[in-house]
Amino acid sequence: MSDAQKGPVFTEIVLEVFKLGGFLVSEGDRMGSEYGITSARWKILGALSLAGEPQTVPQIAGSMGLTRQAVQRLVDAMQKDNLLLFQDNPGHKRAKLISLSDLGKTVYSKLYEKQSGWAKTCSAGITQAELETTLSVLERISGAIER
Amino acid sequence: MSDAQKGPVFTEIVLEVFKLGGFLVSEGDRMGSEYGITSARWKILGALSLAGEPQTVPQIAGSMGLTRQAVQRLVDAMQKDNLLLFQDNPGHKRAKLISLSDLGKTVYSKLYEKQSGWAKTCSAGITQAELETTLSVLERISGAIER
DNA sequence: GGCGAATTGACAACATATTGACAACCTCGG
DNA sequence: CCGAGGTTGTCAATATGTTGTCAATTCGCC
Repeated sequence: MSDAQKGPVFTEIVLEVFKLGGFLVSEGDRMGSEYGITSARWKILGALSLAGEPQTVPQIAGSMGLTRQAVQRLVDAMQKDNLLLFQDNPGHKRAKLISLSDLGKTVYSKLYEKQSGWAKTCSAGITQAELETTLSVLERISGAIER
Repeated sequence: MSDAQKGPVFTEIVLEVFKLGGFLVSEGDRMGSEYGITSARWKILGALSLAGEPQTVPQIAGSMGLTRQAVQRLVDAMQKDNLLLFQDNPGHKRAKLISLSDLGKTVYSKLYEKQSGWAKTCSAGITQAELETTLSVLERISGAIER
């Protein structure tokens, strides 16, 4: 199999990632609208939930592939909406630790249930193996770029 | 294989698509900066090149998964920068036909060469079959959302 | 031919994300 | 202990994309 054939497929994947990203943002906004949540805010809730412990803004940014400035703005707005809690960081005067408030936890778990049903619908007709290959390939491409 | 296991993998794919999308935009901006081109403008050049014939704004938007308003803004700016040509549409007084100018064609072909080498590096260690599976899965997910 | 529905361009308001710059803070080596 | 360099929060400018609205145009059906 010649490497020359991989270029065009790779280009198509890039275009499809852009397209699908747009669709997913729209879909996430739609699902979250019931709780006053946008896709971007959902990402923050998810990052905090996955981490399992309070995180700083740069930590969240790193795990999500965003800049710290982008995360900071979201986090500030979400604290005002009582979705997040800021705690003083004993080891660092400026870098506050951020965690989910009770409201944030409640909203996230309700979104998680809603998203599970949607995920099942979207992945109908796609095998587990295909999904795992896709995830692996996307991760390897991300890793190769590694900005 | 239970469907219940597909949900978590699907969620990870969604997060990875967001992350990779951000990386690809950055990388595209970086590669295009030499020619004064951003990722968004590259997408427009690519859509016109792939179509092979002049397109209207809504046609470009449909093929790229963007809204016509987003495409309109880019196209207007790119015409001012002499990357695109507007032609009167014989069949429609308002919807002008848009095509690549000579400058647009030159820039796109240079970007294509640059991107080819980059694609080869990024896809090192990934088989053709894996890439094709990934593209197929992403397309099926896009199709399932089909906003 | 004509009328209602859909398409299209234009404009506005907003959310998201980037880069750049600066000052405050922290860490670590000398 | 202290200063250089990296980290963090903040602010600003810009780019990209969304939704919503309006008027002009086109299309399809009668």
